[in-house]
Amino acid sequence: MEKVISTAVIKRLPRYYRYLGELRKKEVVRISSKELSERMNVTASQIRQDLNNFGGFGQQGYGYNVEYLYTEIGKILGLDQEHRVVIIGAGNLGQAIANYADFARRGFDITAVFDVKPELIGKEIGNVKIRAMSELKDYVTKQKPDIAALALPKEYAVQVANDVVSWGVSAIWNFAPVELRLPKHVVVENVHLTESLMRLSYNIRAAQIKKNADTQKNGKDSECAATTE
Amino acid sequence: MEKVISTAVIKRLPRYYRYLGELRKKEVVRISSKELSERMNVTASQIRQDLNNFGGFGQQGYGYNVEYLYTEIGKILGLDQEHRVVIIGAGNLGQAIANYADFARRGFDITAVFDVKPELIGKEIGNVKIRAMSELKDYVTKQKPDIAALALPKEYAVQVANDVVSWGVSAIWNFAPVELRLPKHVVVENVHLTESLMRLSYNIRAAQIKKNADTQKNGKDSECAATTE
DNA sequence: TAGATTGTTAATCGATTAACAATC
DNA sequence: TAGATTGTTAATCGATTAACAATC
Repeated sequence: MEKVISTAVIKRLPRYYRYLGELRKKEVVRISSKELSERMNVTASQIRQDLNNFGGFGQQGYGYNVEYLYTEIGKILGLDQEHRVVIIGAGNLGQAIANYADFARRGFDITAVFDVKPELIGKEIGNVKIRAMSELKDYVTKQKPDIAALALPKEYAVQVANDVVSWGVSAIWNFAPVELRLPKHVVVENVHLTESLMRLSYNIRAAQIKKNADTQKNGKDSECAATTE
Repeated sequence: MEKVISTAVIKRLPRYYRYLGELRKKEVVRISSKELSERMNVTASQIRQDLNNFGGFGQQGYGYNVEYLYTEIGKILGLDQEHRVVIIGAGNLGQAIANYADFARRGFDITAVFDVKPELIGKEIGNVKIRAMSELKDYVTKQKPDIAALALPKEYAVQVANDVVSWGVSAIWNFAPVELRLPKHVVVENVHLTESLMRLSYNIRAAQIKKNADTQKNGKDSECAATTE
């Protein structure tokens, strides 16, 4: 129950979950690791290994019951718990998060949104009113939200992160492009959009180089180059 | 020049780049892999291995020149190229992307934004006007943007992705929670916010379980459990 | 019972870390 | 020259894949 699961496994679980959710909607009752693997572009072996980190959810000769597996993975991911989220920063990104219905559906309740800009305060987004940053300490201390989403400029993110942690928050969803240095007990999930875009850029260039090499048609040479240099 | 680089390496490059950018701003001239590793929480060996996939950027006995290494990693990531980006979907998320100044600074130019909603069309965001979706085909065909960012509901994302690819786009930055099935030559980078939030949720629960185990103070037992089950 | 498919162990593959000779 | 630190090879570690006995 306490074995440390590798991040590689944890990254795949939400994908399994999403896909099982789709099957479930289509009222598919059972699925084998082989079928699942074909549709999801992973190996059947990997799926079975991943799941068996958490227990045996299948049945020999049958496969997996879609509904059951979906529910169980949901529990593993903690989606059977309610999570109260405060969003700090009500710019476009903060508002996008606040309005994203998918989150509410998964048990993440946006309970408050904060910003410094006077013209934003009082404005209704999602189904909460934007509050002044000056109220943040009081709110966090009293309401003890589960997650703080940081959607503010990186100049303020470090300080605000330290603050909310000192006021009792132990999970941070960080959209600011900085590395937060927080106590070990605090869980941090980063969404670094600039890094994502850079990876895309890298892959664009890599594809261009590949394409050029291919069109030059020195077939054997280019294959060679691919393996040696 | 054509060796395939593992995704693990490519994920780290933007972090190195960001960090070197900070050092550069502080006018730090040189840095060793050891110093860098301490601040970035990776091993010195890994940094050297990663960099040497692309060439020798350092000097024995000295380390790395910050400015030079920053520039070279930028080139590797393709940040010396201009990238013209169209954003499809001008909801909060699309607007957040359009307004995010960091991207422009890195050579990603938002050249157009599209949406279906009549009330949004014509509105100015970033420094472009929102256009009608009906103009998308014409625009893409003529302007040949480098990247299409999909910030629209998942119901439409698959179709729009197929469309823009058929019109010549070969790089997609996908924010919709679907797996896009596109021709091999198309580069896709996904930003799946719901999955990110689920990983956070998993880690929250894992931390809770750990905490409970710790407070129960059966020190030896819990250590045992951690390794065996 | 025979066929199918899991759970799990063993083999392989790849990524990370350690070590050290090269060299600035 | 001596000290420092890289580039690179070798060792280790972990994750993925393959194989198969268990069993529904």
